[in-house]
Amino acid sequence: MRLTRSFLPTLKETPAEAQIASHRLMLRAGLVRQTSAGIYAWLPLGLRVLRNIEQIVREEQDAAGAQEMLMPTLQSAELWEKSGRYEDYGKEMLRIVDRHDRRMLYGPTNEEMITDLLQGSIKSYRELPQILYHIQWKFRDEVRPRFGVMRGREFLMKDAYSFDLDYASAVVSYRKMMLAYMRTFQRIDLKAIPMVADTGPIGGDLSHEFIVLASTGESQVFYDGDFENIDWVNSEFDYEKSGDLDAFYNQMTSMYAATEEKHDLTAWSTVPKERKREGRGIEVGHIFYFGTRYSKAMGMSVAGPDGAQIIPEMGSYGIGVSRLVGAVIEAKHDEAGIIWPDAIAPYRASILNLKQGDATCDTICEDLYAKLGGNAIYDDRTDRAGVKFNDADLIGLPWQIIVGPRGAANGMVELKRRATGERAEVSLDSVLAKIN
RNA sequence: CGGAGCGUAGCGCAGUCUGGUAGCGCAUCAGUCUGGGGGACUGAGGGUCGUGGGUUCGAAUCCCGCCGCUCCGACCA
Repeated sequence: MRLTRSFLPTLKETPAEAQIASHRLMLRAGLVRQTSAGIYAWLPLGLRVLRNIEQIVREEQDAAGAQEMLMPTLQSAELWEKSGRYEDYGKEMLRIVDRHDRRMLYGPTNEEMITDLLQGSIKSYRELPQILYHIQWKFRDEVRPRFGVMRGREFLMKDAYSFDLDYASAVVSYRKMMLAYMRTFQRIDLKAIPMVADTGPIGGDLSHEFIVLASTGESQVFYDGDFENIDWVNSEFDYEKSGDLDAFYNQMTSMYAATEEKHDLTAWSTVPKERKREGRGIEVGHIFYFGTRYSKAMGMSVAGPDGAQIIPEMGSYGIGVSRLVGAVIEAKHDEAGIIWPDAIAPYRASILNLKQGDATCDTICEDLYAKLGGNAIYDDRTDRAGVKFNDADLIGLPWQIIVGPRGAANGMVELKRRATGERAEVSLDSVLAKIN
């Protein structure tokens, strides 16, 4: 992407409404613009990050055996009346009336819909278990939206739903999702810790929320630092081996982790001092087992081997995809701007032409840009070097290739790593080798 | 939902108390000089002062209604 032809509106000054780092930086780096309270337009650069995160979530869901589908944003009120939540959900639910006076709503979640869908098509115990998910926009009419995309009203969420024949099988699905979550967050370079949670308006009795430490978090959290040292992505756990899932789950639950409400001082005191982690936490994911609550309400049952009807045991599993963009920035930024993890960065590198119009600099930059394919932002503006350095730091791509007349004369450029600030004079070939 | 505040150029703000027909910085456009961490100079463009009504010779300014946005608290993926 050439900056002179791109819509990447960076801001030197911070808009007055942005209170926290991630919100401030998302506006300044041209990732999003607010269009109404708690509702954001994703600009080209922000969308690329959102898509990258979405893709990691998708790959890990698929790896765990979940199947992707896509349900609508608009739902019929009737569906929710069956479960009783049409009344219970209250003002958080955005209710809409269509031209025929039919009561609709903009979905805040999809338990009713998915259950109703499967109810019509799954009739035998042989067709279970199933785990289905979709990545779709949701709307919750928060009384007080704030913190940019971290607590917007409209948000992109991955929600998965499991259907099993019995409790033991439902627990297996639950553990698969938990493992998928640990892998997902690690790939996004976040330390998200599962904590036993209250089940909230969805109901149920087995529930964990995944929390990332950040000063703007909504609640105080406590956990064992050992969580941070486990490599889930390269671990040996196999989703299809129940022994592996048991071992995984035992490992998870053997380490201390709790939100304020569930904090147990006695158990906390057994954690060695150097491993204690404490601070505010942002919830980035939540998993629930809630038994037959929705299957029963929506009239879903399957024939068992003996002909008797079985009401499936369900669970649901959410990840706040758009919220993660904010959460990552909260965790990865400095005074100058964002520091994107490699896995979700919108591009790999910025190419800074420090002297646009200088034949050597231009040639080198064009050459690098062509060879990096669609993986770089080329700052081909005629602005001064300082402007380019500041914008590059703000946007926060992992690498900066600095092309100035000094080095260019010798065929050398400077390569800077955004995260560490390290710079080195290198040849063109080695730049490409390093970045591609 | 309780409490508070703000709406003036793309962004950040002054002007409102004490009414006289809109200003500053940054950004934008043209040009010149510059050229390794938001450069300098010259010139230019851009505003129904959120909106509707009222008071007044005259309203960004005073009064009333409405809308939008934000902050604190309760709530919350």
